[in-house]
Amino acid sequence: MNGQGKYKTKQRDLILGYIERNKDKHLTADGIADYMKNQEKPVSRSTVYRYLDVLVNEGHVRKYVIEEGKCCCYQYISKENTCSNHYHFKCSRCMKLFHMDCEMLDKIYAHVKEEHGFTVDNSKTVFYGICRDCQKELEDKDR
Amino acid sequence: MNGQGKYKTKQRDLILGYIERNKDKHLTADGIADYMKNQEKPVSRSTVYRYLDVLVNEGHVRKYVIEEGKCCCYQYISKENTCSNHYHFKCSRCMKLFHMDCEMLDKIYAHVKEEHGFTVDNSKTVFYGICRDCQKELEDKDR
DNA sequence: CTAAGTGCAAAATGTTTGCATACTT
DNA sequence: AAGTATGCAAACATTTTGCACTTAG
Repeated sequence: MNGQGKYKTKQRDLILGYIERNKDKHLTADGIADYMKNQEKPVSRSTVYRYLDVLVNEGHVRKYVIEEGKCCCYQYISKENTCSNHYHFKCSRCMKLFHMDCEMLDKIYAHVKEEHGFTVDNSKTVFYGICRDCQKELEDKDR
Repeated sequence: MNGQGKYKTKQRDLILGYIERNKDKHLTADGIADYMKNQEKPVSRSTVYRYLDVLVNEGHVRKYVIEEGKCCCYQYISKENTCSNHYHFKCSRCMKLFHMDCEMLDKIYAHVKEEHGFTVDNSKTVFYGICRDCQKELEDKDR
């Protein structure tokens, strides 16, 4: 186990603050660590990893994969930002990430839950595929 | 670029053969490399990585993430095994992987394609969440 | 012969760990 | 004082790379 989040420290404040301020972004551990080393009170890489682990276990931060085979992303979980209202779509070609908001998602959730007994966590789930623009480019190329 | 698959070599035969024979499994680069080193003609780790890259680029092999933050999986793409007929569900608790086969999936595909212009690749997409059994265990615990 | 493929060992990533030191409570 | 958290450097795991050598065509 990696600490229990019992003590309040300057480092943890900085880390949590940064993640909170960027709750709309997909942060990587590495990115956070980079940012932290240029702070008033620099925070070491290991502390960042350890505290992220604590936050994930405590359910304050969500951890998931966006880039195939790449490192994980972290995101602060707030009330407004449960991400339960949208799925992520990642284009395998241009690598752009799309947030998709749509009633269909509720249906997926309900269906999978009722018929298959699986409780989907949409905030962690990423659809891979080809986006509209890339699709078009691919079709144009074929001609 | 990592070669172009122009020459036929013993090593590539071995690698492709192995992936083909295990088209129903989720192979890791590491696993393939391990297996290869005990072959009649051992194949080096770098060759495995390089050839996998070629195969992925040529569209014969699919590459995707199953474990959060863990290494990638590779799978041979054959006619019977397009995996377009099912999605993968990964339980974040017990880490089991489920293959789910269901007409709902076609609806998701069609909807996302028509309404959002995104062509989903279900073979690469993994739903994360909690499976039936774990859900039950969690509920029992709460009492 | 030439382009392509291989193996090795070294480097590059991203993440984890042990341990001595420092901080919170 | 006791229990936690931190920083460092070293260890890991996975993947990539440079380069000399081999092989397929």
